[in-house]
Amino acid sequence: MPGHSQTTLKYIADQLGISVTTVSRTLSGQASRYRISKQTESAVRQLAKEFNFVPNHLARGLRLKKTQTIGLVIPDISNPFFAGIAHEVTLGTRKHGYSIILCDSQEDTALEAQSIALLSSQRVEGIVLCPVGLSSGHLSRFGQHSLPVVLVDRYFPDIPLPYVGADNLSGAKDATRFLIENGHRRIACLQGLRGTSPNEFRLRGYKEALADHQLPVDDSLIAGDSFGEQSGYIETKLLLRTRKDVTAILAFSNLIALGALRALAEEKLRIPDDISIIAFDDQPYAAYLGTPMTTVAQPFSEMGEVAVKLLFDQIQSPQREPKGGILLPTRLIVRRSVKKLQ
Amino acid sequence: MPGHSQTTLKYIADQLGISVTTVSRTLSGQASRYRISKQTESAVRQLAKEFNFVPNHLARGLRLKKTQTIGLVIPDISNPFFAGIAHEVTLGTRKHGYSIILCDSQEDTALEAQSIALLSSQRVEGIVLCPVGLSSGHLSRFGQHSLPVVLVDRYFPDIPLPYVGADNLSGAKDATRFLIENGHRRIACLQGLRGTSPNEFRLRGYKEALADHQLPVDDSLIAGDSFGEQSGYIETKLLLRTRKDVTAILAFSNLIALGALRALAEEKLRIPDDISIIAFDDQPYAAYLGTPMTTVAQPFSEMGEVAVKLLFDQIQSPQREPKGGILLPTRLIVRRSVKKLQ
DNA sequence: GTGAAAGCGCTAACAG
DNA sequence: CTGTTAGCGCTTTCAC
Repeated sequence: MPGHSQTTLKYIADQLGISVTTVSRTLSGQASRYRISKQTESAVRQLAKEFNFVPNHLARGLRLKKTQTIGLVIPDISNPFFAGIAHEVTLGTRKHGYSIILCDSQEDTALEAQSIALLSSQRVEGIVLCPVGLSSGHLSRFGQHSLPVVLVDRYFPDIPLPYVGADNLSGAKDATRFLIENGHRRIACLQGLRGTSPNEFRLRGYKEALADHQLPVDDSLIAGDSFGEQSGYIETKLLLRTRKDVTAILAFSNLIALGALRALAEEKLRIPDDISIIAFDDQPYAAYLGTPMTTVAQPFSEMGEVAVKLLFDQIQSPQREPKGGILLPTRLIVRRSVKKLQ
Repeated sequence: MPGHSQTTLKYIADQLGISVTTVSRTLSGQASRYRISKQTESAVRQLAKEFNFVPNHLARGLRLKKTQTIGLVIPDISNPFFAGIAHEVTLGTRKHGYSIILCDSQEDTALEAQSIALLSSQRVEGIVLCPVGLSSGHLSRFGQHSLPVVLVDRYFPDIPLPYVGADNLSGAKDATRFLIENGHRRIACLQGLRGTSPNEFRLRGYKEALADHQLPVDDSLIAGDSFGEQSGYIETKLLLRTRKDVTAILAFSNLIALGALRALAEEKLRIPDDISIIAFDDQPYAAYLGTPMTTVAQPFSEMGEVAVKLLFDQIQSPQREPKGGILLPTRLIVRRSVKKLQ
């Protein structure tokens, strides 16, 4: 039972006194095509099984210039939103018979660039990239006849690459409108990482909804600069000091909302009696929070699915012009975290 | 700017009219060792940068018999517990300069076996495996002088492989004791996948705590057979019909607890007034649930960290006997989901 | 200071 | 029905 130093075609061939070619052909299912004798075939198969032969992917990839592997770059795999996408991408990819090399960029553009270089050196056939989203210089390499890529969640208007994400603009607009229709006027907006496309579109949706109802945009109600929990916590604390008059919060991520919840609890403010809140990203637990949370659900499974499709479209038909961006609709899930004001 | 079909050493060598050897030596930082002239060196470097040279990992791996890659096999990456482990493993691995090939086994032993074969063919240098845990036949290949592996979370008593997990026995015992000390006598136990080591140890902890207090084990209070949410929901529903007298629930995972929460809400049962609950796996949101949840926290970051250490110990010193199992302590986080009975 | 040659394990074109 | 040969891109031994 050979373990680490593995059996090779040559070894089997030598044992049987035949050529590697024949062994290769037999084991890659081309026995009938080359009319290899039943006798030879079964002998080869038996020996292969006996010695637990596993073809060397490296040698194969080197020869074929096909690795059957794609890369997946994610800012933070422990974030349930990205984990959901990763899950779907993993399943879809396996259906195509491909493997995944996973890189965690830790929301760091430099690490992201390094990850891409690494994947490129591994000769992956394509990359599903959830970019940090702040700069795009290192993405210019993904040109026309280059490594297939599809951007997920965040993208760059200046670089036209295949993309799938949620319709953040209308998602934020729907949520804000819902708050306004419930009588809210002073709505705080807890942003995520500024300059990233989801954040900017959500911000635009928020502002457009206000404008639609002839409400002014008050910059002192807009705070935050990260999708993380800490940011939600701190910004809520701060906000509560400076603007005691806010009646509602729109949080741009589930993590931000969790941070806000912590701050609100510390300040002994009740939801929705003292303050209303809507959060981006629906999660299983959202329904069982102290006050069940009204959320903007992003279709992350579908996003992962579409990402895989867009990527393999490119891998399988490299000549064809890759498709542009796809925006999937969000869904406002109304629970009890928004109070109807008189 | 060559994209998919990449620059090679030979290409650079030809451009400069020198040998591949020299280019290789320069680019792998051995210039001084071979006393390559400053002139040649800078010419090579410049051209490499200009043509965006990235060494071919496959060729390198084939030649060196080192791929600088490990495998990570996870039952479900969208489960926050496993996502947390994956996150830590990803970071630790990168620190060693290694990449990760991710496989999602979907809690399916056959897929797990297939994943391991795939990783083996990719010539990974080691595997971090969170096994499904029901059977271990396909793991026998990980013998003495074979592919390094470390089992995480679940393991097999009959196969002595390096392992890191939580001390599930005392975790469950602590939780059960806490319930008993708060006056609970009829404590339901919502199990996860039976036959897996975490489940069996938790069950044992539950039973031992009962025994310690001269309480009988009532089999009709033990239900469930999956770590998923559905199971928690259904079993709770069922339990509520047959055993109206239970005063507390011990859920063997965060997902099971979520399902139980759903069932309890439907039955209009309040926590902890009508029924108490403790769940395995602490999560950020646990503190903000309708009733903040008392949980048994598993140190998943530490588990990932230790897994990486145990694996690279083996990779770096293959001759040394690998370490056995490491059990990390759990922590009971008391919140408000347990009522003190008179 | 530099190069020629061999070989990692595999596949495919060509040859019988 | 089977084999010979060449080569994927890289590192390394040996040679000068």
